Amino acid sequence: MTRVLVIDDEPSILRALRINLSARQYEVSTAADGTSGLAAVARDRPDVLILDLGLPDMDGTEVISGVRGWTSIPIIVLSVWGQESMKVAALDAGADDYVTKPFGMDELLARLRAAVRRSAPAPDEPVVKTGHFTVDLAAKRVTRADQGDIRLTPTEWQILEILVRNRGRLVTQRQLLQEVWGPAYETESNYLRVYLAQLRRKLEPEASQPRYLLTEPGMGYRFQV
Amino acid sequence: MTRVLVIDDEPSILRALRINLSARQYEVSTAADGTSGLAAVARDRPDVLILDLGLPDMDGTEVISGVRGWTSIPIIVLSVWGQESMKVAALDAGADDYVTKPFGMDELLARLRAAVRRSAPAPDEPVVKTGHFTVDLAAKRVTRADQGDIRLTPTEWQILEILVRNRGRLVTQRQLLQEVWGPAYETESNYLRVYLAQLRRKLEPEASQPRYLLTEPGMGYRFQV
DNA sequence: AATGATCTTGATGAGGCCTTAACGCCGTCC
DNA sequence: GGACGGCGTTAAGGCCTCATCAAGATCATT
Repeated sequence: MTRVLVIDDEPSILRALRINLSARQYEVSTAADGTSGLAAVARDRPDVLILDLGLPDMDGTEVISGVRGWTSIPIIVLSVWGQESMKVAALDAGADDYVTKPFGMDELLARLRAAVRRSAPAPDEPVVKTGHFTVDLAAKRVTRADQGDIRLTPTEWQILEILVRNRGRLVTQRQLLQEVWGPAYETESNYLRVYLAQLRRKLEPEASQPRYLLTEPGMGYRFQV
Repeated sequence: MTRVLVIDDEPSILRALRINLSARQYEVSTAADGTSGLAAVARDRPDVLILDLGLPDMDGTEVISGVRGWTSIPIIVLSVWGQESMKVAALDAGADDYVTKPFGMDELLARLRAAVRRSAPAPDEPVVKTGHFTVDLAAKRVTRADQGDIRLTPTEWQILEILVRNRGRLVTQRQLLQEVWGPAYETESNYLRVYLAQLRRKLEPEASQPRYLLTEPGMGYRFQV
C-alpha cells in the first residue's frame, strides 16, 4: 500500500485529501506545519510527499531542501495560482511536480500515480540467489536452502534489502543508517553491528565467518554474490 | 550537453523553444507530427522529450505509449488549458510532467531541469583497469588479476581513490594530505611514504619497481595508466 | 493489563588500523 | 668526498572499531 504524507495547514484540504486518497487505497498521514512535517517524513517514511508551499512556520523551499538532504522520495508541491517564481524555486529545490490550487482531484491523483510510478525502481532482478539462501525482493521473502523460509524483522529486512540492491558494491555505514533510521542517526554505528550480527546468525552458514555479509572495516558493509 | 526533442505542429512554438533552449546550452531537435516524432526519438535518442498533445496525425497518448514501449526518457507534455481529462490520460500513459499553454518559459525550463535531474540518477563512476589490477570506484573494490579481491584499509582506499580520479595527472603531496588528513597535516609527508609503500605492496607486481603508483620526487605522486 | 517480539543501549574483549620513530638508500649540492 | 634532504621500508605501541552478549525499553497483540 502506498503511503502518502500531506503537509498542509488548511484543515479543509487535509480533510478532502484524506478522504479521497483513503478511498483509493492510499495510506494517508498528515502534518500541519513544516517542522512537524519534516519530523513526520523521518518517522513515517512515506512513499510520496504532498506539500503545500504556504505553511505558517517555514518557507516551502526550506522544507523541500530538508527532505532532499537525505532522501529522494517524490515531492508534489501545492500552491495558489499565479506564483510563477515560487513554482520555479520549488522545482529547482528538488520538488518533482507542481499543482496549482484550486486543483481537480483527478489531476492530483494522476500526478500522484505518475510520481509513484517514476520512483518505483526498475524491477531488474527481484530474486537474488547465493549458495546458501535466496532473497526475493519483490515478495520480501528470504529462503534458506537447508531450512525453508526465514523470518526477518522489519529492520533486518530493510538492511538486507539495501545491501542486496547494492550487491557487490560497498555500502557505507552512513548510507545504511540514513536510509533505515533517518538522518539523525548517522553516527549510531552500533545499531548496524547488532543487526548485521543478527542477519548473519539467520542467513550465514557460519555466522562467525561470514561469506556473504562482509564487513569492510572502517568503511561499511558489502553483500557478496 | 542535454539533448531535447520537441514534437509540436505550431511553428511559432517550435521557434520559441528552439531559441530559448539553444541559448541555455540545450541541443534541440524538432518534429512536426507524431509519426516523424517517434522516428526522431528512435534516431536521435534525446535526453528529454517535449510533446504537444494536439498533433495533426496522432493522439497524444498514442505517441507516449509508442515511446514508453522501449525507453524511459522523461516526457513533458504540452496542451491547451482546460483539458483535464487529456491531462490525466497523458500522465497515466507514462508522461512525466504536464505544462499548460500558454506557459511561461521560466516554468518550462524549471520543469525541464527537474525532469533531467530525475532521470540522471547515478553519475556512473568508471572502472579503471591496468595490466595487473582493476579499480572499481562505484563498488569501492580493487581486484588483482592474479589473486582476486584486495582488501584496502580506509586510508589506503582514500589515497588510491584520489590518485585514480586524477589518473595520468600529478597529485601534489599537499593535495593528498589535505584531502585525507585535513589541512593541519599538510607537512606530514611521512604518512604518504608509509601508505604509498603499503599500496604498492598490495597492488604492484613488484613493489620495489612501481609501474603504476609513481613518485615524482619533490612534487607528489601520479597514477599511471 | 499482560505477554511476547522487537528495538535500543551499554559493556567487554579481541583484532586491526593508524601513528610514530628509526634506519638505510640515493641523489644533489657544497 | 661529505653533508644534507627526500624517499622507501620496517616495526612497535596506542587507540579505535568491530563482534558479541545481555538487559532494559518500547511496541504490538491479545
